[in-house]
Amino acid sequence: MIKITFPDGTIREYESGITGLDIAKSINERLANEVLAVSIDDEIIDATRSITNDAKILLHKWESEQGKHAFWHTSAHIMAEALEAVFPGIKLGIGPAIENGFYYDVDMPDDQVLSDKDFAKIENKFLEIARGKHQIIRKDMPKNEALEFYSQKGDEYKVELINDLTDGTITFYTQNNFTDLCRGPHLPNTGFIKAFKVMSIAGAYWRGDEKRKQLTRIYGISFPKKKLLDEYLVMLEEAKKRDHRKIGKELELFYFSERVGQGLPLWLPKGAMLRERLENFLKKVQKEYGYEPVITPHIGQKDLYVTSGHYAKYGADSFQPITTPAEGEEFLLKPMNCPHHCEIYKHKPRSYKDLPVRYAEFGTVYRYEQSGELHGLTRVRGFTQDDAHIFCTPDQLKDEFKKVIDIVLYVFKTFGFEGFTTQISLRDPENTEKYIGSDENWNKAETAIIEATEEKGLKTVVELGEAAFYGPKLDFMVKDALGRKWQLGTIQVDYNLPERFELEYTGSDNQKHRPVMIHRAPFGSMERFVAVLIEHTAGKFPLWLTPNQAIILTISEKYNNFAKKVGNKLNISDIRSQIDERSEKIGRKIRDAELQRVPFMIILGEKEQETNTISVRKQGEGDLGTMTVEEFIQFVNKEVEKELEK
RNA sequence: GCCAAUGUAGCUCAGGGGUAGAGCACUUCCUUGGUAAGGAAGAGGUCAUGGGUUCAAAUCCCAUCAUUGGCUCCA
Repeated sequence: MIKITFPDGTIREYESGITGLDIAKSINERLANEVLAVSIDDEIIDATRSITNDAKILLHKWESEQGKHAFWHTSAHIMAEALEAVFPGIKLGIGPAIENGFYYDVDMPDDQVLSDKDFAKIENKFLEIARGKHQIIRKDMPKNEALEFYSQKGDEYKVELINDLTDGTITFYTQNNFTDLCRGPHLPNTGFIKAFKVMSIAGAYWRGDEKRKQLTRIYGISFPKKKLLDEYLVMLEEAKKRDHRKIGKELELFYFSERVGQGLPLWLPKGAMLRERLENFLKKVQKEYGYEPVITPHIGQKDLYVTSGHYAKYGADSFQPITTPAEGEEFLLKPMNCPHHCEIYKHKPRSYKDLPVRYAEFGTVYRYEQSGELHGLTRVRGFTQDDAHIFCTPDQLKDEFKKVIDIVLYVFKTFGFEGFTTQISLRDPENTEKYIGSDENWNKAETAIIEATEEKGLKTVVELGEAAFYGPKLDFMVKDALGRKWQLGTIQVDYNLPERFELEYTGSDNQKHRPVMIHRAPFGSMERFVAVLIEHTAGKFPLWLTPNQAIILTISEKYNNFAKKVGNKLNISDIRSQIDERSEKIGRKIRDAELQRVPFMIILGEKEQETNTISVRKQGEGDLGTMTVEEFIQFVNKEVEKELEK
């Protein structure tokens, strides 16, 4: 007999060799039908595997991450079987579960191409296999037998995978007519899967290596109930409604013109107003924190970037130099503001008493992004960073870093970004030649970041090998409506540019010293920040930020003059408003204003004119009743104040 | 850059080898109304661009450009 400990602490005794599934059955039959996998002493295994020792058990159902993982992993195998059936001769790569579903990378036979027209065939075959309720059987095989199996099958990708495995025995899982190399765990049988859909196809390089063959990646998702699939699809539709590209169009915020060029956003008046307000917001915060504005040109001599090291690192993959017609001098569109700011630092001798120096600029930079990577406002070729560079002594580094964290956190709080994650990017210790600068400086910088985040109580994920080539960094990431992660705020320590630009200050010892630099951008870029903000708010911007805070809707044209008077009063009090003077019915005007997401609608008719009041309606909520213009102005000002509270 | 799909009016989209369609938006006129679409008429497109096949191409084929979803990349 063995002792099994349940999560609630109860202990039960079972025969040795019992399976997780049987244990579930011993509790009740229904539970047994829902158990997808089990954890035994924190190791996740098939529910059908025998347990022979005393252990802690955790039963994974659909509701748990691990349960979903097993569910989707098994689904990937079934999809592979379906693909083999629909496309004989197909070769399989890998097929893991992912955050939302799973994918399988395959090499299509001969010159066959997989397209969305094949989705239905794959789905039907998949469901046929699933409905067969085939047992899923685990089997160990010695490495040489495994190699033999796949060599015979002609699947060179699997052969390569097995060759890279260090274990002597390889595990396989079989269901119906399909066997796949896999560590597991898997569901007891295929019948758990009731709904399946192929989501999309994409090219994917074998093992993520650009130089190797591109396989076809098929993304799919599956569920234990048809209803869950329907709900998932509805959710995707809802997410699409928040897409910043769609809302940007609807609200006339920005636009891309083919003639201007891809990845080069044009800000329309309303978008420009919004952006201007964002900039002013940050300028005000930065002023409090002792930043000084600077302005630098959009191009600089190529030599500037040779000095900074950017040219050697990125020159070939960037917009190429522009040259002067007579002398042939080469200039680069600036991909970063920092070299310019370094030159500003250098324009006069510095004393330790001057530090820290904090130069801020909304600097527009241009980077050649690969065409396939461009995406709305989140990934563009010309964008404006809310950039600043802090030059300080090594002793000041940690404090300065912490102050920057404060700014980023204030910004995020103001915009209601709660679901952000923070990542510390450090060097890849195995591959140090990718980075410029000495080991000693890198270690100092990495320590400063880690300590500053700890002291600020940030929960961070540390990623090795994700650092910029010039220094480690702390990034703040936010997810967009479709679940894609984007980096917004960034704080980067740099010991290298001061070295390359020979930046100096005179210390109290009257000796020359090298300052440390911090690059930072709380928004990241205006473009990306606005994009994420649109998706976060679904276009319903905070009152202080939104292009029009109020729109005045007249019941009929007779009240247009009264409307102008009200509009003037709002204008004098810096409340941004517009008048809808069209000869439309009030219902229509309200509808249009609602769709434009104008926070307040002011309705003016006979009643209001006679009593010199206004009727206020709130977007998304409805009628707030009557008040005087003065009351409304006060109300709006109070709301704005609340929003900007620290 | 690579793989796949898409490109028809300002927007959303239907159609499809034989003279280009809808709804919304726009213009004009009627209507002057009370909290999410009042009515009528009109105007608007070399069907992304360039080649090819064909008596005939928006439609079929090829290339290019752009967009979308991924991959790789991301100072």
